[in-house]
Amino acid sequence: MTAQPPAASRPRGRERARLNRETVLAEALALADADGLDGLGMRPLSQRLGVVPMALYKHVANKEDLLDGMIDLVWAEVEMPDAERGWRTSMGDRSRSLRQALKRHPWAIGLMEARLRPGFANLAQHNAMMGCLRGSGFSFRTTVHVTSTLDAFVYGFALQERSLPFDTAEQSGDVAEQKLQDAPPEAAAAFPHLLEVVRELGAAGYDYDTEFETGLALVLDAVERLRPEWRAELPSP
Amino acid sequence: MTAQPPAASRPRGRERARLNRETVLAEALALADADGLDGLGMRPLSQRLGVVPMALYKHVANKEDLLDGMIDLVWAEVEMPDAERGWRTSMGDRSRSLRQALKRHPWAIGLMEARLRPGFANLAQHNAMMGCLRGSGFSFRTTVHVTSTLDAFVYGFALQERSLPFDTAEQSGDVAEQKLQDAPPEAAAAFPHLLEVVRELGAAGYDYDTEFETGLALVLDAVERLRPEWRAELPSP
DNA sequence: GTCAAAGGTGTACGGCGTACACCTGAGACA
DNA sequence: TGTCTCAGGTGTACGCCGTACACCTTTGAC
Repeated sequence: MTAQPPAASRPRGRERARLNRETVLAEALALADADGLDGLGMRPLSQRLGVVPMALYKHVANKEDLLDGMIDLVWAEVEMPDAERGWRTSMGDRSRSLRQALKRHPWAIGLMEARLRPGFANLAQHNAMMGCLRGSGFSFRTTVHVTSTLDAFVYGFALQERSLPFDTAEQSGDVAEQKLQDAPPEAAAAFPHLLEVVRELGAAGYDYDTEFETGLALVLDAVERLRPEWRAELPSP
Repeated sequence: MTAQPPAASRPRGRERARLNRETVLAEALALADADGLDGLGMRPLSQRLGVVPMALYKHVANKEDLLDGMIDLVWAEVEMPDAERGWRTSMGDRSRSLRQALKRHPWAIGLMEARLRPGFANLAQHNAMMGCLRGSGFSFRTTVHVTSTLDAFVYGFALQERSLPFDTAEQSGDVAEQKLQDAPPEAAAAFPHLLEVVRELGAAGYDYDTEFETGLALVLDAVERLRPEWRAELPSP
């Protein structure tokens, strides 16, 4: 066998382990997390890996393929639903898990559902979702309704969460105050209700976590309540 | 007054009306609708307007500013809620209207909420939203819950709708069949529940409109049911 | 020891957003 | 009517981007 050089096991200097798809994808994920989708370029990525840009193309077909792989890594982070634990807790936990993943990787939000070639983790995740609901007695049609509505809520929430420029309830107050000062005075007069909300949010703070739980409970409650009706395969109203 | 040349009133050849911000934004919207966000470049846009690329920068500060303006045009297409018509129909119609706008301009979905400088139509829209709910007796806190959840649903639904590669129920069948044939045979065995859904959707067809209405009714029902509770400003569960 | 295949390199091309200096023509005012 | 000003349009150029293509190097099987 070839002797391993005793020096660095980590890639550095003249010695560097051969690249493979996994390390390229992992590094790309880290880069996107750090610098956003705009910062994710073949050149910066290759530099992080200590390699020339074109070397990446030995491991990914093109940038689209790179994104496909990255998205499937994100899917792999999402907890799989499991009918054994009951559809409600299972779906709730999966939704929370999906939101957390989208929070860790905000650049992924628009892309999770948009892949032309869904990866393995993506397929596995959706398969488990269908299995959980079908296994819990939901009709085929109902299963589609529920996944559609629940996912819509989580995606949409993550989208809003990404947009607002604060992370904690305390920060939200500062941001609101700043916005109020930035806004031209005529805007305040023109949009009184908006002004009220910004004021109140600034005072009371805005907590994404409880906001998410509230909405999630709302949707799950509604599903629970409508379940027997949907079991009977009623046509939608 | 200066005599207008009798020839073309439309810009062409050597004669061309002076550009202004509105026409630039409108043409950019049309270009994005036609070719997507990727097709929206300063060079292609300028060519459509019969002008050199740099000319655009006399009317928009940069591409970000261009996008800001385009997004506000989309907001302007969204029907404003109005407390007079009752919160439920008003919110329902606004949600439908928002979905339609996002369907006309799929490129806008990730951007509507992400603007650092919200435009006038955007502010007006949200102001009307708050006004409608507050005016219908919802507490401040509840108003935030409802807008957050409802918007999340609409954005998320639009996102899913954009992703799936068919528009009509009939097409959905063909697409499903195609997907089944493309998929490697081991995938079918590994994901039985997913397979079932694709099969059933292929057979029964999938209609976005009724799917949207179902989810929307679900959320609105839940809001209606919880309204008295939320009026009392209960803390979230 | 030989050799094919896989992995990494270097160069180059067309497209992007846009900074900067320049030219032009329309409208204001004498 | 002649002049001036300055908003609007132009041309050139720079540094990014993704990636095609030809080339070299290393690896592992035989």
